[in-house]
Amino acid sequence: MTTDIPNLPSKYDPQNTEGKWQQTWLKQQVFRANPDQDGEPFCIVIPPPNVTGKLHMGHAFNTSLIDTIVRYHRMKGENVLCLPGTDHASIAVQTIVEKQLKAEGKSRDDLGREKFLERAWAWREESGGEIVNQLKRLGLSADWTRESFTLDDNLCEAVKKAFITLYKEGLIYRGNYLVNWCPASQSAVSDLEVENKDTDGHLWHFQYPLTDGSGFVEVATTRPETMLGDTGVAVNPNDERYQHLIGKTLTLPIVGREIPVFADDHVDPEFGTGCVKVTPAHDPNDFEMGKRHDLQFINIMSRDGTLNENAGIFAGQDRFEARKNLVAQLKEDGVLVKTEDYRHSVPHSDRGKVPVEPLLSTQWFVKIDPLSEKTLAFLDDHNDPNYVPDRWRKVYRDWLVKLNDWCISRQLWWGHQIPAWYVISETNGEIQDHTPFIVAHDEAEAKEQAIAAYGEDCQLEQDPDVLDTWFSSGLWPFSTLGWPDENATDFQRYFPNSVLVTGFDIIFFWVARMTMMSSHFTGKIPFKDVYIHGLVRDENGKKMSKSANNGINPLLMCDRYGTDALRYTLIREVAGAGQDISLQYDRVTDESQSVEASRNFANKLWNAARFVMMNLEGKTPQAFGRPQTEDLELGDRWILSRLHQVIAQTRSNLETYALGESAKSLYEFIWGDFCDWYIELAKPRLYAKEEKDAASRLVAQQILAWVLEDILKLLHPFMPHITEEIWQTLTQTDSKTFLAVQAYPAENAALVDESLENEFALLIETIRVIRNLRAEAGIKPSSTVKAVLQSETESELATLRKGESYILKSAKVETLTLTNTVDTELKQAIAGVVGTIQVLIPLEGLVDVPALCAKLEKSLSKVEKEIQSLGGRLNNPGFVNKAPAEVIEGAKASLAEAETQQSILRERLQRLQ
RNA sequence: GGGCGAUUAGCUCAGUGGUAGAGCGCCUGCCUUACAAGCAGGACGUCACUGGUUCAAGUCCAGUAUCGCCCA
Repeated sequence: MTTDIPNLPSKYDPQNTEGKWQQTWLKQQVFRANPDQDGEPFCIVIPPPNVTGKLHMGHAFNTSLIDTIVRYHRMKGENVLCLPGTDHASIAVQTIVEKQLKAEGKSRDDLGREKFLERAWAWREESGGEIVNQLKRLGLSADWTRESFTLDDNLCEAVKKAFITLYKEGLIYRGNYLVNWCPASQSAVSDLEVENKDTDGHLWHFQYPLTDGSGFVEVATTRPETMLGDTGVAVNPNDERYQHLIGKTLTLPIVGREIPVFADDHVDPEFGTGCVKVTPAHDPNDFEMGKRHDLQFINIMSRDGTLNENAGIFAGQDRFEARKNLVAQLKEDGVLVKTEDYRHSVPHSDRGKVPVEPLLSTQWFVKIDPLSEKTLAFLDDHNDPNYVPDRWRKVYRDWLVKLNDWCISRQLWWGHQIPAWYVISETNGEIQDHTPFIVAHDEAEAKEQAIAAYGEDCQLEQDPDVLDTWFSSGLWPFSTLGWPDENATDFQRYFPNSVLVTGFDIIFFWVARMTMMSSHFTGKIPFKDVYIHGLVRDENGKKMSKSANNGINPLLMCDRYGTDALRYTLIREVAGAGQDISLQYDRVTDESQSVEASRNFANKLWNAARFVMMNLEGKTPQAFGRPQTEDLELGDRWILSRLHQVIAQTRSNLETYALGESAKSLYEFIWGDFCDWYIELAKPRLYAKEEKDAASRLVAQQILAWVLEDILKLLHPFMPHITEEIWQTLTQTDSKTFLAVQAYPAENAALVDESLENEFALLIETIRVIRNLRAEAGIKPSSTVKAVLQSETESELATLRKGESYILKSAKVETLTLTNTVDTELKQAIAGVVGTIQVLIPLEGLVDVPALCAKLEKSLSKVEKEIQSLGGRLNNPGFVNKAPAEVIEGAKASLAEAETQQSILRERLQRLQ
């Protein structure tokens, strides 16, 4: 393999690499979890994407974070399970299939439930795998043998078990309540699936006459059509204007119904006229009032959003058409007082995008308080789960505290059909609100119980509705591990999960429901940590959404720049965890500067590796072995010190989910330290041909191989494909083992040497000053110069002596003079200063004196400003008395250095005049 | 109306009390045998505003403004 190294292309090609390793990892089952193996369990279940979905940037972001965490823990030697899967998405799939049917001129009722479900499954088989393949395309190192789907048999069992248990415990009930009705999907939806939107509407005022003929009451409403269902008018008990009306009755216009005026604290006397029409069957507040005051509940609406027979002449009209017609009628009848423009909040269905209708209907509910209380206790008593960043804890808590019961039935077919059977023989063969029912595991069990209670001849029919998709998602962290079989191997080994990684937008939908379900059924919170990340915003900082059509296709980015580049970009940007990230993007060219920068980083690594491998004489890092400590020169010790600092930083950042930080520090180390400095300094040692240089060359080879291999390991969780590709070539394993399962580098504190790093930093600064002087004097990069470095500080001179060869090489210096005395003869020289070192480059007759003076003046004024500021601080008794000793010492040292620089610069300027 | 977050270089963002940083973009010079997807050098900041705490504030506190998100 190594013989090919000189022929490796000079540009890294992700297309030839990524698919290859994805397939190999999969084929070799590198990521298959083995519960029998040793190691601390580490388990993540991925947030199951909607099976109808296509990969969007949010998935790519979430997946990148998860996979980086998972790969890190795997390399740490933990027993890792990353469990993937998809969610059946009741409403979304149902909508798609119904759309298909509509195109064929059919409806779901034409087909019948069984045929409809066949269609739905067929559709799922056909397109359901797409998103899974896309997750694989991102390099997700999941155990695909454990891939789950919320409609898998074992997960259906879990749902049934959960439902039946909750029912038996009295925590699931069936009842006639006001629900959010979505006329578009013709189903109830939960509170969470309702979005309040500010909408321009009107406030209509009209008069209801007192039945005794003594006058009128004026009411105001934004939904006039509901007056057809009014069964009362309420006023505030303290509202003096209306005391005389309480107890009287009104005659409802158009309808003619006699309705009472009553007092209720709930009424806001400031709103409208202070008289509120009450429609208990069509408004949540009115519903409560209706119960308090024993009003009639009159439903005026059908499930499709048209008015029903209770609406008299408006029966059969759509709700919005009826509104217009009704207002016209009221106007004609002379009871319409006025119409005001009015902006107000209107609840809309998330999915159907139409205003929801509060509708009285019989549905299944989960009694939430017993569940949320248990979950709150975990949070308050044990900070369980632990939120990262912590501020989401409060969001989660506030939500749990004010929850209403959860409406879980949906008038749909695709999903988990409710395991309840109605004894329809008791109610004329129909399911009615009061039809008795039996909750059971299956029809046979239901039948058995029914016969016992209602006799041989009873007839059963299963509830046609399905459960809210989030009911099954709520079980995901444990149903996928084998629950309700609590002895299942995976459940025993991997539950609770280690961490949940998800976006803040589904804390309520998903996280809270999982913690409630899990604390109830398993007695545990299903994950130790919850790592919450932000959203990916578009190039203008706007939320990406289908409706805004501003999505950026992650696969396009993968194709163009490589998956590793996309992953790295997303992770690097996440530094302030929990914050949204914006992705730079050009919609005309489909180019992204930020992903391109990561692509360039990958290419830099590729070429650094290529360089190293070209110089290893075909040997592997293992074959080279590690050098003896006493053979290391300054640069070697420096890069090892830097390496081990970075190892420590990376590990600690990954442990605390500071993924962006870790990505950035690796970038700086690889590009800034290893490529820009170590490789450059190693070149003369590698190219030296003489026998006496052989030892130094060997050490350079050993260090290059060692550091490169550690770099590959460190970077693997972030950029898995390119690192695996290089590592396989470097170590010549012929794919018998994988970088993905090598041990993550561990810090060796003995190799870290801060003072050595400081010395090296001084050398780097010196080289930079010389380069800067050369560039400003217009000296050709190819020509060499003479340089004089003068310092009265012995430690600086010692460092310069140690680094002499580096200065010669990196600054293109042919002769270097190190001295502690100023050469008074040397007038024609360009000059600079670093530390207390005077840097001089003699240039007979070539010095642009005015330009150099200007430059030195500028440096001088900067130094003098610094002296002033430091001097001010040190003369301030407050500072000297109160600041910590090391800060004072630091300031003194800086002042001394600045003063030396000042005298050097002044002297130099004097000489030039 | 309640809550949360953001405001630092032209852009995207780091920076948990001790003299302001990175990448991209920009300017100058280089095809130096790993890399032009590169190398070297350079310019660019009243850290949104007003107060306060402190010897010391981009950083802590209070308020203001603008933008964004969540909940009602």
